[in-house]
Amino acid sequence: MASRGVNKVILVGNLGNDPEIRYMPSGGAVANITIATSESWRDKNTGEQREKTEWHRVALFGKVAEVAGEYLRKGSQVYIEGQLQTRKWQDQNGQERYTTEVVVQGFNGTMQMLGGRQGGGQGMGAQGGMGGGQQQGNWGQPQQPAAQQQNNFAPQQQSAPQQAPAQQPQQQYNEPPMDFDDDIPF
Amino acid sequence: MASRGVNKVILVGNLGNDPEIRYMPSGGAVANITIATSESWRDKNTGEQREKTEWHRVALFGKVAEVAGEYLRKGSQVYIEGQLQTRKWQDQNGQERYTTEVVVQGFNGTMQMLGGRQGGGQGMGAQGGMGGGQQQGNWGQPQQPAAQQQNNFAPQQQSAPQQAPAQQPQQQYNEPPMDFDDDIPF
Amino acid sequence: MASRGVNKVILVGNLGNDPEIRYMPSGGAVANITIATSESWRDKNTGEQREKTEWHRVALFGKVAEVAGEYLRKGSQVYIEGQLQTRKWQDQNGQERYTTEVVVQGFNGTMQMLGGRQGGGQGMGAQGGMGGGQQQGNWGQPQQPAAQQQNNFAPQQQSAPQQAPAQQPQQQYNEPPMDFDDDIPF
Amino acid sequence: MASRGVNKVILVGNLGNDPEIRYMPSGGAVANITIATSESWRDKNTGEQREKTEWHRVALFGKVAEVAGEYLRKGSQVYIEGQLQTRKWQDQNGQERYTTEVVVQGFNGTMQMLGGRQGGGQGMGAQGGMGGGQQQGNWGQPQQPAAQQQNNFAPQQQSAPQQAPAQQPQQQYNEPPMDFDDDIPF
DNA sequence: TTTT
DNA sequence: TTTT
Repeated sequence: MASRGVNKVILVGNLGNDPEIRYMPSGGAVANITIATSESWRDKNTGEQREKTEWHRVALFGKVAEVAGEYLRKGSQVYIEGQLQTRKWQDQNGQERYTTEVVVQGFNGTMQMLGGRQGGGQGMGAQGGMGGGQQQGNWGQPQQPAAQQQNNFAPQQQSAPQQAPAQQPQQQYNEPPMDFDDDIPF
Repeated sequence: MASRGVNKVILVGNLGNDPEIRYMPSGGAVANITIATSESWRDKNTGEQREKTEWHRVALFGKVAEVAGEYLRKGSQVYIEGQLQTRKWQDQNGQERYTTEVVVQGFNGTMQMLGGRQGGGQGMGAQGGMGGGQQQGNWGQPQQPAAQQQNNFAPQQQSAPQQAPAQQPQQQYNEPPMDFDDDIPF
Repeated sequence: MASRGVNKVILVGNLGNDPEIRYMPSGGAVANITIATSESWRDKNTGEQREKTEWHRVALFGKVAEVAGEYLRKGSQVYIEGQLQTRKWQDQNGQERYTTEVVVQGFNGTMQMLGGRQGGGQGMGAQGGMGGGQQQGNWGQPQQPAAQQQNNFAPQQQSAPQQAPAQQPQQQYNEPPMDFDDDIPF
Repeated sequence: MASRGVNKVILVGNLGNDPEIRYMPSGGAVANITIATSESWRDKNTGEQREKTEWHRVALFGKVAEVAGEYLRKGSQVYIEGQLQTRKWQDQNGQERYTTEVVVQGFNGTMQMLGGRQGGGQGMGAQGGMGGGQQQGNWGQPQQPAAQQQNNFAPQQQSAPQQAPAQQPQQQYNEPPMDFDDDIPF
């Protein structure tokens, strides 16, 4: 708690792929999704219609990650509220690189599933929170070993401040199988 | 928790008056403030410069209310994030009336003091939370009795859902998640 | 334009009814919709599940109003970005009353249709704008005459500042629209 | 314009440095600033107070860039509303790299100066706008040559969709001193 | 009055 | 690199 300043991102868009779920040693879930937003306009010069799609990396933590894993799919439309976070990592050549993501975590973010047709999911809303519980996964057993292998060079160290777990447990979130598609948009 | 939909208000403006603080029987603080935002534009027809000020009623609950009461003053500039809420009350003639306010409460809102000169307050940020603590008063002992008198017909009865009492203990969040994606494009 | 302060509202919810469209003398469209957002939580005392729905009055102006009238229906899910505005009016007894609405107008707001099933509309996005165009109606020919009749006591006087017409000029927006809803609940 | 989805960032923080202003061949201004937001919390494990600062790259275009260049300084507190945008560039080794920025441009963004002490600026608000106008410089004559040199490998080429130039030129930015003496409407 |  |  206690923040000096405001750091807020609001996105409404569709997933470019199924979520990728991982579990931290503690059992907390992490979901990575990419969301597309786009704008179209008429080019002042050529007069032709143009469109530009922006892809956003979103990382969800805790309960909201579990919900994402269970209900979101490629194409799902979501409302995301989170924070901008840039993390440093080393590429294969040992070079420092930076990646900026929208982090949805604890009480600083929310995810709302929209529509109800486009991804299997349906009208589920979920606020962040590490409420967790069922330690049904762990760091040593990633679900996408292949993908995992090639990038053990992106540290991550997610040490952001945490909000209260809010008591509110109950909710059952069975872990989703995974599924990669990647003709990833970036 | 669990919300279907999004209900969010963001204001940056200055207080029209000192905050009015009250305490609920439970000891929880409630602060009422009014915030001005304004826009100026040139009138298309007359060509003259015009300005319009909008006044917003804001009700803060819990810890954030205490902070407001202690640090905010008439003229203070603040950032407010809260929810729209319309409550019904009866006027002197027994007629039903409605008042819409921006409610800052629990983890659904925040208040950030801006600037640092205009009101005594200084760079204090505070997230909502009914965390309460110091039962230093109660509903019957308002700090602004005068103001009180004239509107005892506005019940208030804030029965909105309460967020987790903040306590916020245990939870382990400091884990290094991991290698997100691979030779990620950004 | 020039604004001191920030006045922003973001809503995601469903329409409680079909939009009510009206036209100002200038031909500019005005759409009124009501949007529901809700929260559910477990009562700390009784332990039972509770839910609370908040209803929001939203007034859209110009092109975005036309889009709303054409594509939105009762039940449609929308993303709304607008400004809080409180207007004064006189009730039947000549008493001053106030109504707070979310105004979507010009470049200060947007409306995005979500989902794609619940209202006929599909994936249409629209930013406010003075664009006008198809003068397909006028003040004297409201589409919801019934609703009209019963509430000629809510003046409205929509005199908010207008953003630069951005090319698309013509449109006259300073007209007092009119009688919105009836014995409106707020 | 027409956008499918929502892409919005809201920041309130302080500048880490004076703005860097450049001019495009067209004469349009571009200002780059970095904004700090921070959060502090008590570490669950060690019990000690911790703080984390997040730095945000912000690129402002057009009139709002000119205002930033004129009034913002290192330390200035600002409210920023813009869009997330990731652009690709080549580093010295010809490697593709990506940088994510918050873009404030046209009617999709705003900048509000806050406080009034920390940077010389005072209560200035400015909405984006490619309004151009005063061709007072060009891409080849940056105001911060030093800073320029070290990163000429970051192309920039801002080819995002441009909003309607809106005509709205000149704009007067002198502040109407505000004064809150309650003729408050409620 | 919506939605789940 | 800011701010408190």
